[in-house]
Amino acid sequence: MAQTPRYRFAPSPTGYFHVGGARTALYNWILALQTNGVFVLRVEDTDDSRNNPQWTQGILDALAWLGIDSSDSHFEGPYFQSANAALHVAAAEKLFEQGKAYYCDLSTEDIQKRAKESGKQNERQGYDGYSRDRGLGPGAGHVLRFRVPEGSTIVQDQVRGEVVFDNSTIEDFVLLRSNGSPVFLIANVVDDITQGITHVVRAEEHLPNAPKQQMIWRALGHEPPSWAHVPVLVNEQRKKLSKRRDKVAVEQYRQEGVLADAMKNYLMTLGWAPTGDTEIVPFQKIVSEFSLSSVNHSPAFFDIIKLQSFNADYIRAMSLGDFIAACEPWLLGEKAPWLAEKFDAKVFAEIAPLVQTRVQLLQEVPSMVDFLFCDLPTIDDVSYAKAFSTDWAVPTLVAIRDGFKTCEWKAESLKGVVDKVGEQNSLKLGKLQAPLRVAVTGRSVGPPLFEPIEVLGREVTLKRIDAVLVKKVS
RNA sequence: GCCCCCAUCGUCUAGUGGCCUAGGACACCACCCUUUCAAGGUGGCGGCACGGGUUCGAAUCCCGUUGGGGGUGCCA
Repeated sequence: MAQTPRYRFAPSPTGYFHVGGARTALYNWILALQTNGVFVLRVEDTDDSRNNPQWTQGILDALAWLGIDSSDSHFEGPYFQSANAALHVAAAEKLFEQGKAYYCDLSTEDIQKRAKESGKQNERQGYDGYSRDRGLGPGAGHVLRFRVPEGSTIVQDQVRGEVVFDNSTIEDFVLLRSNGSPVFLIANVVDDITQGITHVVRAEEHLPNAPKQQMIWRALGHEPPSWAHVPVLVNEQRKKLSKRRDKVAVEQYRQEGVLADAMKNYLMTLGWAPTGDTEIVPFQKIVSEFSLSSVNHSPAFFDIIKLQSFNADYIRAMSLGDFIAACEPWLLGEKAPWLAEKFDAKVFAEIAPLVQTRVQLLQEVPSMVDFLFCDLPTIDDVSYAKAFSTDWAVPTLVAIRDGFKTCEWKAESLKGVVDKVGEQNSLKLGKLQAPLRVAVTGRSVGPPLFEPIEVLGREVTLKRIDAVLVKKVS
């Protein structure tokens, strides 16, 4: 009987959780779902200098947002690497006892100096194996290094196939720092072994670590896992997405009103594509179709414009009720640009269908409806200048106002009033409505005009028109 | 420098030797629809990096060149 596949995602909490990490997590998650395996979450929190509990919580929240959390039986963890430090050290010491690792007292400066003096940098890279046979034991200032064997190391990668590394190009890397603490290379492997990980799926930047880690697995007496190194995500400069330079925080996209489903779907089209002629597909289809062997080998550009397009698609596909519910965080509370008591859910519900086809991000919703919940709209200067640049703007607006005073207060009738003024002045509705729109909404673009005007009511509408006419005169 | 990975429209991709005068999506442009803006519809622009092979036949296989990327820490 084949053992249950155990995948893992091992982020380090050193900053906002980023989209590249989200994609790697998604890969592992989908694979676990697909094989009825396990997704192990392990937080690699061993870098005290950069660690922060806040980041850990951010990772947990973001994963949960994407639907990856303990409410699903395939999820296991989170484990914290820092809790296993003793195991890491013990494993390293075992390697020392077996002669598979040795201590060295050279400092980083010493190593650089030796490398420079020898002139050759291709052998054992920076470190030349100086202490291999000096028989040093542990001690102050001593690091433990892995004794890289002769020969070559073949990494079987599910994305890239066979990748061969000549061991002579791999230096005797550090296992234990001079302060006795284990480094990533061994901590990661020991945790994978103790957690029974069978499949390591991670970003390509780890490919050079694979031969080293594979050697550790074997030295520790275990068969290495199945490896898969997926291409990295890059920015427009084709550089690996970086936390400091690029907009990469999953949380930030979430706050702007990107839907989790849209984010998941978009992320999965980077380096891979579902069958059929559309990339926008249900997550279930992705789960059933995804395979590592069909993942592309080259880096993919994280295109925010396309993400937004996906998001707009997902927004339009929502039921009206779901859309209204999804808008809530931007309508109520601090994010809303109006006074809480001014907001009227019923009014919003009426205009919501008109808003739904017009936003790409949920955060754009308030600006489409704010004129309904403010006393007087804030007039956008550019829109105003443009709308009132013609000599007919004021007279026609006055005529419209007069018509509004007495007409039936229904969208069709209101439109009728404006149509009539248009006929009298030989102006098309498209042009004629501009000054009215600016007066009522403050902007030159927005949802269809007459429905909101009906909702606003006669008194408020006339007040706004008058306010703009006064502004024009002054 | 050294090691490794990669190479289809601007971008994300389909394509696994004949179905390819290379398909879709985003972006862009035009037109239609239209109450501005969207949405929707129709159409357009635009690509197999280059050079050698292999083969009856290559975007697909091999080699080289060029170009990108990743790594090269007592970070993870």
